[in-house]
Amino acid sequence: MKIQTVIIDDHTLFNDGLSLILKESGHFKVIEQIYDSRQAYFKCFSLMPQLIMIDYNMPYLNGLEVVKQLKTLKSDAKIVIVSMYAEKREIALFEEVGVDAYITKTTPSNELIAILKKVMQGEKIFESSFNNKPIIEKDAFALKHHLTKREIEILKLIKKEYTTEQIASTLNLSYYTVETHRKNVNQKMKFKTKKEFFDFLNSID
Amino acid sequence: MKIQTVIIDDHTLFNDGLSLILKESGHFKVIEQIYDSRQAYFKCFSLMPQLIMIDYNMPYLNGLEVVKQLKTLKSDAKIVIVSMYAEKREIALFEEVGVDAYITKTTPSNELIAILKKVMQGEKIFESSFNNKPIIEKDAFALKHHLTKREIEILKLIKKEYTTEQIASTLNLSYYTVETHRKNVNQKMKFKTKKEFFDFLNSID
DNA sequence: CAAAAAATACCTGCTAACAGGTATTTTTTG
DNA sequence: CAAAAAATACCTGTTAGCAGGTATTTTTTG
Repeated sequence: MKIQTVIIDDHTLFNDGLSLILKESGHFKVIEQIYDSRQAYFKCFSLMPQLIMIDYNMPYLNGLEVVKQLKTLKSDAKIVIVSMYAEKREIALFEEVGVDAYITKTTPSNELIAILKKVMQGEKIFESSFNNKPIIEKDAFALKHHLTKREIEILKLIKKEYTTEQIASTLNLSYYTVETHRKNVNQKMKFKTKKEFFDFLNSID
Repeated sequence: MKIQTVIIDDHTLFNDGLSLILKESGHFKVIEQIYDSRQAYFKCFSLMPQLIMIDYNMPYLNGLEVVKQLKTLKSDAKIVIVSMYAEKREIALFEEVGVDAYITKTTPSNELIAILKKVMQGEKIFESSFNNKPIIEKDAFALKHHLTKREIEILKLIKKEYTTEQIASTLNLSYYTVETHRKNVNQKMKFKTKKEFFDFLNSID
């Protein structure tokens, strides 16, 4: 009667710890711990679990890519994303691809179990009343993992009201290079308005 | 031995009230209460007070203009601005023209006396540890006294990320008209950076 | 080491914003 | 009512930002 669960997380310690938490609750049986995202698809294909818990930040394939693969399985397994961060845009992305819940790694274990139970009953859980970390517009720290060092360096100068030209001369770069970095950031972040951009700038350092 | 003081404020009640406060303290003698800013210059010219307290918001001449006039007097009178608001940019303007202190009308009277005593000893007081109202980047309400209704209306739309073109069609105005309003706002506010402008936008409604 | 990621650089074209003007009409107000 | 303030409108020229590309070099990393 226990829920057949698979955990996909490259952080071995966390994966193991989560496994124990689920086991101890008495409601879940972890039938497989996957540490390499590239193995997720075929292992789930053969095991056909009822619940799949996926870390967001992983090498090779990130959580989103794994989800997209798993969604082709045509199983009715519930999928729960476990992320370090609660970043609104990110959550929206996962909602779009049909994930059942999105929780942060700061969630207490007893709450986690409660959430998972609800998920197994068909509930979708994205909004945080349960999450320690409030869901925010932009999690600057989270984004440091999406943006490169150079990009952040340039953003900090933009925050200081430097023009592209001034940034270029400050960092001894070509004007074009700085523009490219700015462009790349905009593509990654998909800022819809200048306000979003400025709010984001304010959130970094 | 009492400090010869002049109060310049069109709000009669406040002017009188302030006068009493100063009198009651025992350290100040209010030798003249001026209710019309246009009389400030010549009255101070003849009376040569040691301390001049000036309201910021007045008809005919605002506090800044009065100060500029008085500064040509070549007296060493201390000048204290009493304002309804604590708006950083405004304070900076007064600092520039050599005012000795800038306080808000929410300052308790005992604190006011303490401040005035310090001022008479040569201290300059602009930062608020004493002010109830914290000094803020932009006091939207304060600025509504500088900006017109139309200008504020347009600013609110700018805040909503409307382009000049969109504002024009929303308000049934010419593109040029909206640009003129924007230009006038910029001239009045003298925003040095976009950040300043956005911070200001955030402070309105 | 080989592939991926990051950083570098250049080019074109478009557009919103802005600063500099001028100028008329409408509304407010002393 | 007359003057001041506010609102309207038009014109020109500049520029920063940005979106669309392409492409090479350097660094990181599995």
